Amino acid sequence: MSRAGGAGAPGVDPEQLWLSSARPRRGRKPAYSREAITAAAVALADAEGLEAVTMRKVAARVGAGAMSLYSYAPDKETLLELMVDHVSGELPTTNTLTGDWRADLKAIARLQRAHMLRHPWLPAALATRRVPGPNTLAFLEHALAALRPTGLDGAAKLEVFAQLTAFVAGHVAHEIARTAASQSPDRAAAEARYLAAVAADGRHPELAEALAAPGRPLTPEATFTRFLNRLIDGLDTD
Amino acid sequence: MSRAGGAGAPGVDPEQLWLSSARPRRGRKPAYSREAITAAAVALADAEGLEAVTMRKVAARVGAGAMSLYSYAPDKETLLELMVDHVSGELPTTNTLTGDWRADLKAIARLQRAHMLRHPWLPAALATRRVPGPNTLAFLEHALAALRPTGLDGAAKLEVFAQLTAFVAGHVAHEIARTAASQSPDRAAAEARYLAAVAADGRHPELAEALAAPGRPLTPEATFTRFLNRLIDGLDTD
DNA sequence: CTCAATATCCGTACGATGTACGAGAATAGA
DNA sequence: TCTATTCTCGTACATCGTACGGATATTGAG
Repeated sequence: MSRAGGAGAPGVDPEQLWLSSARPRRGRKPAYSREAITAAAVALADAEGLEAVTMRKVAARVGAGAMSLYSYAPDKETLLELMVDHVSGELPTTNTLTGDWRADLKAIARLQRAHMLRHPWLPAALATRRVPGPNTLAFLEHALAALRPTGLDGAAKLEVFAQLTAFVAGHVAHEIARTAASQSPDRAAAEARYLAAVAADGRHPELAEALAAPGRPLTPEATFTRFLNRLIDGLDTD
Repeated sequence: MSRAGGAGAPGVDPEQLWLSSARPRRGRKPAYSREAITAAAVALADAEGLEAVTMRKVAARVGAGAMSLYSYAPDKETLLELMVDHVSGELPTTNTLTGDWRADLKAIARLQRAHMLRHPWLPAALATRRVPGPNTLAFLEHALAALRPTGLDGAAKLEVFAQLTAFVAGHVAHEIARTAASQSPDRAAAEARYLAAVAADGRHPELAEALAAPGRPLTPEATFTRFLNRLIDGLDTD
């Protein structure tokens, strides 16, 4: 809990952060909790986006002074780690495996996508590497269990999961950006005019053709499914 | 060039940004150039990371006052767009297609990976949606040409390219994070001890096994190749 | 009970950031 | 020369993360 004993230069010692639990027996009792502060930060990010998560605003949400947060997390970066692990607690970790590892893996990816759409700040927060917290590790354990029938070795299983998560995050990030863009009609119209102008300049024949063709709408859901299936069906077990 | 005529609320009008070229015939001559400022920002990001790119530092690099930058880009967000498009100019756009679209697509992805490793801030900068500038569009045109033999319709070709780029960005982001983590021995050791402790708690048997198994080292290069091949070989042309 | 030790709470303050504002300087047509 | 236009950039402000340290609460020691 205390600020004393901070770790080295970059980031925070994961052992200090995730494995220390004993309440100090001396000193004032905490008025808040890491849980409550993290939840407030998550609620703020859900409602107003990641850039709205400032120490002052989070503190205001829990009714604390800004500097009080530093008794619960050594810095803002760490608060972000706490947030990521906090929402990872929403993911299921048991009793959902069928034994068909491809189907299980696809289900896991779908859950991750839904999860990230529910917390649109997650892809951005995952972009910088983080030390997995307990909830993240529980989910990882679940994913590794799903991969057990593949017979892949440990490192390969971890790789598959990392790549799958990166793929989902990348997809959802694009999906969110595209949705946001189309919600601003002026922006969307301006961009369409711009692209039309480029396509008309004669030096982008392929682009012109691609934009001109009608084609079916291509929902994000369908695109996600298609690429996910490609990725997973292509996985070998040797 | 002028600040006058700023666009709507979010982002910048792409037509204003990319399609206006005529120098105003009245008024003081510009002492710098958008090119030079963008190049300075890129150099700064390459050398010290994206978070080192501040208006003041970029301005200092070109020998200008901080506020002078606002004659060349309406805000910092736009400067980031300029940076992304600037480095996209390094990508080849002609005479590299063999007609074997799978091979061409793999080559394009490899170029993107090398490009992003050369500019490690790129994956993060691409995470938020941007309007493609001329260099980006030239590269897109190249990728669409590579996809021509597939016979896919326009929207599908654009989707494939977007997904491929997202995949590469996700992979490289992880690759960079992993490299950075292993460059700080204290951090790496602390994380290893933490994971070992978790694996030893009995509630993470799959993780324990995955960490215990030796397995070959798995270079990022090899992992990238493997997943890239899966993704592209799985693409259908119908 | 008293008191020292310890931990939390948080007001104040500092440096850094993005950028609004506007005064001054430079340029080109009238 | 005058005036309209454009670029330059010092100053200023709101906001950010967070260092510092005094006030406050809690507990074990004497």
